[in-house]
Amino acid sequence: MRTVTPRGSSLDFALLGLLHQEPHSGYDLRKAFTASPLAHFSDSPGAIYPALLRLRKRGWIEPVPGEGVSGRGRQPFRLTPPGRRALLGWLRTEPARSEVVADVDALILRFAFMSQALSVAEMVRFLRSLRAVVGAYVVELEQFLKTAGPHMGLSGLLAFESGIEGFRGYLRWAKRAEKRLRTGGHVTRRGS
Amino acid sequence: MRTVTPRGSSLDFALLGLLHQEPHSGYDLRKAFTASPLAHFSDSPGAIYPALLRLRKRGWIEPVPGEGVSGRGRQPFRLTPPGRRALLGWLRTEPARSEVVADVDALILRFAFMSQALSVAEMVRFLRSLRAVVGAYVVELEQFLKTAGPHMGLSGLLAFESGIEGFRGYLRWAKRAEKRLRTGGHVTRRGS
DNA sequence: TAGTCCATGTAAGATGTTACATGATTCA
DNA sequence: TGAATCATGTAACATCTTACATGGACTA
Repeated sequence: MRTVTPRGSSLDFALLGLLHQEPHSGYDLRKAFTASPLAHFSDSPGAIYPALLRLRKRGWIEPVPGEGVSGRGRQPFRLTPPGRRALLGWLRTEPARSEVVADVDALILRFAFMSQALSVAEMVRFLRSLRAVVGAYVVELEQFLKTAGPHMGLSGLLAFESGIEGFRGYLRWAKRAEKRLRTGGHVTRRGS
Repeated sequence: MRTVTPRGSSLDFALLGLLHQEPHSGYDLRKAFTASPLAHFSDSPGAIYPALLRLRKRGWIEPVPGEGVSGRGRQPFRLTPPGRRALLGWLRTEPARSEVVADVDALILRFAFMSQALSVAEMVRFLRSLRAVVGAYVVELEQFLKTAGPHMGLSGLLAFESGIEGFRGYLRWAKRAEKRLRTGGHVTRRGS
């Protein structure tokens, strides 16, 4: 048997995250995606409406009763209790090396929705874990550079450096973010 | 009619790029992906072998005659002239806003393979174009932050800032990369 | 009431994932 | 010669893209 428990794509959880704030219709969600960096996770109707259907079938969202059902207009959805649990479970998932390699953006997306549902302590734990796993990957990359660098073309080398610096950027960001969380969100002075 | 001309995925072009350097078997390619940041574009056999099949059907690659065909062992592939043209066409594609939003990594991948095939002038043109389109997107993001920022939770705000800074990082990188290209790859002193 | 936009969806195809299958090669 | 591992692949499924379909609501 090859039954795969549906774990949800980034798009699924981006939708869940928005619906956790308040009910939205598919159209609203789509507009919200288009107008924000969430567009990164796709904003085409051919992705969003099927995703909403999936979430309904999983029992994670439901139409808001009494609203819009009349014609065929806006149909707002809201999270169900299982949907909330699924979102929570996702938010509490430890960052893994595989995610860092394949899809850092999904990790940042996860963090983005955390203040809706998690404690500051949990968010800090996430950031520390993120720093650990990203830091380890940066070390890997530096070692790779040492052995493979001399054989790379100039543009390859430069592209590789772009990658490493991107990850170093996440490390710096996570450090600052942790500080901001602890000061309650106020920007504190720091050396440049 | 809905005939879609196959344009190739990032994985396709990553494979083409490697094969452009020298012939490799699928197994070699897979190992190369696993051991390098190219793993970002997937390194599973279930992605790589079907991709190689696609490239063969498109006439972009072909088995190296007389090598490995004997048993069922390693089967090295090399680029065909149309394959080379496809790679060139991809390398010369202008960076577009949609790519910046959906998949910057593909843009960096493109740059990574450029010194194999393009002139320094063309690479510089690419970097300038990249800076223009990324710069414009950063402006967009800054404006979005102004209107949406006050309504965002703290972690959402921080995540957003991570995104913006990532793009600013690409701007700085592109500037430095251009300089390196012009000095022939040597690192030059710069203010920090 | 005709036209436009609103809002939701579907169809076909491409690509990726996970997990398994299979025959050759190598070497203990 | 048996076990590992090399090397290539396939099957089932999930998800996304592009393009089109559809019906209601609003407005000139």
